[in-house]
Amino acid sequence: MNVARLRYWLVKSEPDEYSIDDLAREPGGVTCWDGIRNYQARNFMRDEMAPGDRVLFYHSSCPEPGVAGAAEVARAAYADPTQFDPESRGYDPRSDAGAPRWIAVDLRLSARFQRFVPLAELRRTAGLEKMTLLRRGNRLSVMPVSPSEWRIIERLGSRAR
DNA sequence: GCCAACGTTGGC
DNA sequence: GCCAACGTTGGC
Repeated sequence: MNVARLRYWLVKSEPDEYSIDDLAREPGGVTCWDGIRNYQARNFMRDEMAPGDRVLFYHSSCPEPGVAGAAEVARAAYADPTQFDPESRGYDPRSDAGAPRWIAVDLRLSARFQRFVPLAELRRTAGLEKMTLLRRGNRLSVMPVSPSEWRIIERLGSRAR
């Protein structure tokens, strides 16, 4: 019996481009997480993300970066449609329809955090010292989170603490 | 706006 | 296969 284990992730989004409020406005709270154009991030999504996996939704490149809420993987990897759309910012003329270079997953909002958890707070929270997000020079837009890191951050994001 | 860090590209 | 140049990311 192959019992898939739940994995934990963090995805970044610039709230000016797509915020957790935008996700909340989607029908069913579901969106196609497309436009990922980094091989390491793609490989995580393609090879390891599975429906049900939990995802932290992080706001980056904004006045106050931090974790805004939680989502889950609603659909496993499929070809990112934007790579074939010349009108899209994600257009990649080198990608072949028979062997798509880039993939997307679907994400579904679980809940906005009751309390936004700023990056500065993550940096001073015990137990998060090894988080990929906090590593110097880290630019990954999709990265794994350990179960204990997930627990700590979810607790920080809930009102009752 | 600055700039460090990093990934990608392309000449050789 | 090396590596310099370039573009992008993202915190500050």
